[in-house]
Amino acid sequence: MTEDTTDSGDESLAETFWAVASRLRRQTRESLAPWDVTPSQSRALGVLGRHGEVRPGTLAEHLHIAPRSATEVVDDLQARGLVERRPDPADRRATLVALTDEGTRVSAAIRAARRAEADRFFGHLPDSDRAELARILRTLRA
Amino acid sequence: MTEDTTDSGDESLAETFWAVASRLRRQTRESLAPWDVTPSQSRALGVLGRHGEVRPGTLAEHLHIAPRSATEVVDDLQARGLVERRPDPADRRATLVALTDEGTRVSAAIRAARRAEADRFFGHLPDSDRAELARILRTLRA
DNA sequence: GGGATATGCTGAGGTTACCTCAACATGAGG
DNA sequence: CCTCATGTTGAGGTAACCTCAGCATATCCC
Repeated sequence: MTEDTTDSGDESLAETFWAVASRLRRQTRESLAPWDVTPSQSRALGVLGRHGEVRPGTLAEHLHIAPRSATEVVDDLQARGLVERRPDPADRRATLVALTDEGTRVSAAIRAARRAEADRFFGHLPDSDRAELARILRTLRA
Repeated sequence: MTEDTTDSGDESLAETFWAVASRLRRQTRESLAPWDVTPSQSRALGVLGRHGEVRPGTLAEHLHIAPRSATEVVDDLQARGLVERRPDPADRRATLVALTDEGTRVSAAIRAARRAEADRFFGHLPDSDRAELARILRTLRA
């Protein structure tokens, strides 16, 4: 058995890219473990931390998911006591989702952990490489 | 609404990385559409194209999934007539999975499409950037 | 050579993170 | 006030994984 780490032959760039992605995803997942939230929950917490109370539909837009799916994420976070739903005073069809105190704490802690973890991941790179990478990725993001 | 494309604030590198990943994933998915195979099926076809007939367990290793999950992928490909199962003459517990003629054609076509699509994605970059990106990603892959 | 143990595959059933479709309440325009 | 749009959610579905248990065969050791 030739023990080829990634089963890539040499499709190089894309292959390498995905290998890095999977390493980063794994590390991110690990760094989330202490709070027992899933990646998608943590993304939602991030949005709530940045935007304050939002409607489920708005949350969905930020997360690039369907409104129905946002309902689900909110359900889970609510079950964990990290968010609460309040009626939107401006529109009685709507609901506002807001962080609880606990949710605020967790959201902040996760944000910090995430940043530390990104530093650990990309921090091995010399500054110049980090800058180059950022620049190149930005052009690909278009 | 400030229409912030990726909902990144400035967690920059990781955020940008994932934005690129999601663009690449979408494009890959699209490029697979003509053959009506899912990404995981296409990965399996890739392994089979490169390695010839393999046992489900071996396939699982290459795909980094559990053996049981490989069974599933093989089931699907077999239902589409792209692979067939034959008994392994060397071990009567085992099964060998091999591409059918149709499977071979599809596998090759997908390989070509995949390459073309990667070129289209990364091809906009100047050669030097592509090289830099490859180099940096390789160090992160470790 | 026969019993214990390991290996290879797959049925059954579970999970996560999504999705669509339709129902229901409320809002807004003519 | 009637029609149409909007916001949320129940019901139910999907893809791609997973574990656990069962069965057949292989291997090892006495």
